[in-house]
Parts: sequence; C-alpha cells; structure tokens
Amino acid sequence: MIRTRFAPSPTGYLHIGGVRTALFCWLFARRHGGRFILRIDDTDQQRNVQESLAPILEGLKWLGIDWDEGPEVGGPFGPYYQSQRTALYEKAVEALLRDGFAYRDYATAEEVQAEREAAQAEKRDFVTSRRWMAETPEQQARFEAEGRQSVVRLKMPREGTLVIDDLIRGRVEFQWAREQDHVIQRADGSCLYHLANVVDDRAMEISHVIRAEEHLSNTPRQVFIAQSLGYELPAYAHLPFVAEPGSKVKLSKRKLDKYLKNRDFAKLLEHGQQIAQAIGLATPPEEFNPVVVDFYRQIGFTSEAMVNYLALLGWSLDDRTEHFRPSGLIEHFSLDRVNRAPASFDPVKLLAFQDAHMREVPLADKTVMVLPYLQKAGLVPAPAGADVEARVAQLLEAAGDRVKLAGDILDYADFFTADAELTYDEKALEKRVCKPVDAVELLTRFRSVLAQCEPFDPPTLDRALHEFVEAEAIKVGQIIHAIRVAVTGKGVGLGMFDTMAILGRESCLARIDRTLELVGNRPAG
RNA sequence: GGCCCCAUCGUCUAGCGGUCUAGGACUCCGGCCUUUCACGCCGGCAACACGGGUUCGAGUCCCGUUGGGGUCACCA
Repeated sequence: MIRTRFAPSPTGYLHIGGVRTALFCWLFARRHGGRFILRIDDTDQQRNVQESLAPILEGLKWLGIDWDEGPEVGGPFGPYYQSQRTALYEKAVEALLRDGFAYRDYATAEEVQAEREAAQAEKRDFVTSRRWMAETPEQQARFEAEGRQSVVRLKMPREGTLVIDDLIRGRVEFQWAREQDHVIQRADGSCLYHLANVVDDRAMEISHVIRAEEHLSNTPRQVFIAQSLGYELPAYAHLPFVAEPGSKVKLSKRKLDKYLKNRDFAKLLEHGQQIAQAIGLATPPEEFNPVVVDFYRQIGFTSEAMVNYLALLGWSLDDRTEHFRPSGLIEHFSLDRVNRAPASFDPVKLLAFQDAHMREVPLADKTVMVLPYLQKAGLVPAPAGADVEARVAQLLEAAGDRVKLAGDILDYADFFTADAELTYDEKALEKRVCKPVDAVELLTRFRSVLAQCEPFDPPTLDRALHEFVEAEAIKVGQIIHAIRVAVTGKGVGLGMFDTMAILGRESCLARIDRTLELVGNRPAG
C-alpha cells in the first residue's frame, strides 16, 4: 500500500511552494491507489493551531487535494497532530538512549557555540566534541551537581558512507563523519522536528516520503534515527523547489518586497487588489499576495487551472500535452518524469492556464462563479433573482473570454450602475464625441433610430445601425465609437450590439441623453 | 567556507548516442481579421554554460571548470 503524507505546520496560509509539494504527494498516492495523509506539524506548540490551520485546509480543499487521513476525517493512525503524539517521541528517545544511539549532553548553548566558532576560526569542520556527554548515572550526577541541564543528542556515526537512492535524484552519498550530533530532545523534554517526523512516518506507515529538495541534507540524520530504531526505511523523493519569478532562488513568503519589483508579479497583485477593493475584501499583505494560494481563490481563479499549472511546475508528460484535468494528472503522474532542476514560478503563464480553463467552464457555472463578486460589490442584490441571473449570463456570453477570472466581471460594473451615476472617461469622450464635428449630430439622429428599434436585440440593432450608416452615407467607425462612449462611458468594451441589448433601450436612451447634455454644456471647441 | 543538489530559448519544458540545421507552450515582435478591446489566424526573434575525454557519431555518457541553488539551530 502506497502511503504519502503532507505535513504542513500551521502558519496561517498555504504557500505556492508548499501546495505544489502537497499536490505531488497527493497525485502520487492517487495514481497508485494509495492513501494521502495530512499530518499537522505543530510541535512548536503555537497557541491558535486551529485558527492557523484553517486557511491551509481550506486551500487544499479548494484545489481538490483531499486527504484520506488527518484533521477532520481522522483515521486509524491518529492523532494527526504532532503535539498530541509526544508520548511516542519520548519513547523513541528512551529507546535511542538505551541502545546507545543517543546521549545526554550537558553542554550549555554558549559552550556549543564557542566550540563552533573555534572550529570556524581554525577553518576546520565542526564536530560535536562530546566533552559534556554523559553516558552513565555517575557522569550525569557530576554534571548535574554543577547545575547543568541536559539535552539529548544523536550519537552519529563518525565514519562510513550513507547511500540514498532517491526516486528523483538517483544515488546520493553522504559521509557520516560530516554529520553533527543533532539535538532530538530539549531540556524541557520536548522533542524536535526530525525525531518526530521519523517516528510519525513510521507509525503512520508512510511508504514514500515526497518532499522538497531542501530536506535532502536532512535525510542522513533521519535515516540514522530510523535505522537506530530498527525501522524499515521509506522511499525518498526530493522534489525541486519552486523558485522566484525569473530566478532560481527558492520562493519565500518573506521576500514580497523583492517580488514586487517583478513587473508581472506586481501587475497580478495590483489586479487582485482592484478586485478585492471592489468587493470590500481586506488585503493584509502577508495573506493577500501571489505567493499565497488563497489570493487566487479570492480573486476568482479556477482550482483546475491552478492545479494544472502547479503540476507542470516540475513535472511534464511529454513534449506537447499541457492541458490536464485533475483526473488526467492522476492518470499520468509519475515521479520519474519529475524534473531535477528548480522551476520558477511564472504568474503570466499561470494566467494563461487560467484563461484556457475558463473557456471550458459552461455559461451556467460561470454565472454562479461570477455572481458573488457582483453581489459583494453591491451591484446586484443577494440573492439575485432569475432576471438578474439571466442578465449576468447574457453579459458573460457577450464578454466571452475577456472574463479570465471570476473577479474580472467587475470590469463590467457599468452595466449595473444607475444611468445617472455613470462616469465618463474624459479622454474617450473628447476623442469620440466632442472632437469629431458631426458626432453629436449623428448621435442625436441615431437616438431616434434606437427609440424605434424593435425588438431591442443584437441582430436587430446590428441591422438598424447598418441601415442608419447607409442612409447617412458614413462609415460604421464614424458613429459606433461615439455610441460606445455614450452608453458605457468608455472607449473600449464588448461588442456594441451586445452592449446595447444588455443595457436595454431605456438605459441606452438615457445615457445618450446624458452624454448630449454633458457635451452640449461645454464651451464649443 | 564544508557538504549536497542543479545546469536546453526570458520562463515552463521535450530530448533517455545518430531522425537535433534542437520540438512544444507562455511571453515578446510583426501581419491578417475587425466597431474598440479581447479572441482567433499567419509569420518571426530566441537555448544545448565552458573545457576535456569516451564514441564512427554527444544536447544526450564520464571528468573537470564555471555559474546558480539548498543546507549546515535546543525552527519546522
């Protein structure tokens, strides 16, 4: 039975790099009919674990990364919170101590630090001196008489080679002598990450440890713990990490300021902020930015696009296939097609995937996606009536692929604002209505055409305009831009006939009247 | 600095010794379409880090150099 796990610590948000790791673990388990386990790394015992965990669980659920065992669902190997498994770790420490694979160390932090600095000053490798190692009760008593406290350290081998057959990296060798006597238990009895990790992986029968490359150097000490405890080793697969946009440096939530200097990144954030602002969403920088998965959910990305993009960040099927549904990923995923080099996160390409996936969303579903944005922006009532929904669907259809994220619907807010409150883009008004000599005249005449047009739908409007153009002996371009500015306030927008039909006759006439009034009141020029 | 990992267009990647004058995608730049924008269509720019080997033949294997990155906690 294949069992993989993702072990996030409750930090309050789900990071792009982290979720990519989770995705690969999940994909691997699903591909092989195994189980995917979620285990919470809360060994540092924060106060509000549940609160800090919620966004992480929410993010995974949104992406469809479901777990077979873990928080909320339980499972036969629980509890799934490391803070509740301390007895297991303590037992492991005792066993290690008993069998001579670990020892009590009475050195103070300062003494260790001094040794480390001395080694550095002499340019030689630091190796734990074991000067304060106590292996007998007598030694312990002596150190304790000095008022010293002890931690437990691993008694690492001082010779030999460790060979790891990594499923992604292949054969990797380490010299045991380079390893330190790592601390596994603090003076207060609490245990450290690596010990807990190894113990839990074994207890939960994890078959494949799939994690980011940064853990590769930690593997020897974990192997030592596992072997000393008589465990069978899991298979290891170290994923390349997700790098900053346009760089090979690991993506980090701490370096937002730096990323904002990246044009694409800044643009995406700005786009997101505009949507957030319109719907009254608070945007604390540490939670609302393109390194955090929730950012994408909030502004209306589809989870399918996200998953598709993330999967291709380090994995590929072949030289041409790149659009996958989650089921396709599960069908084809394999660790031997995972790349070894880090992949940098490219917001522009993510957007391209989003664009492609959004086209696949049926109109009815898209309407459901988009409605909450209009409601939160106060543009349509909640709940929306059937007539509003129909109108939104009509708008969506006219907008086509211009609405790339659900939040993009807010680009068309003007369809929902009162005619009297429509604002006009000054430059567009000047260029399309004021400046052309006959624009006002034509607009006035076309207004009466609209007043008569029946039914008020795109084909009829199309016909009416063309007849008008012919009768006036002008070109379409001479009137259509003026109409656009008059009824939408902007120089760019959807197809003109769709636009007018969605607005309806009443709004079109009212808006044209407003425009004529606005322009008429200006000094000629 | 020690150890470890990595190295194909700007980015994601295909390539598992010959079919590579290196393929696809995103971006970018032209052009077409056109009522604006977006889309679409056509075309274009753009890469095997370097040096040695091995081989009849190397992007593909080996070694070295260079470059980049990760890691060296009583954090996870």
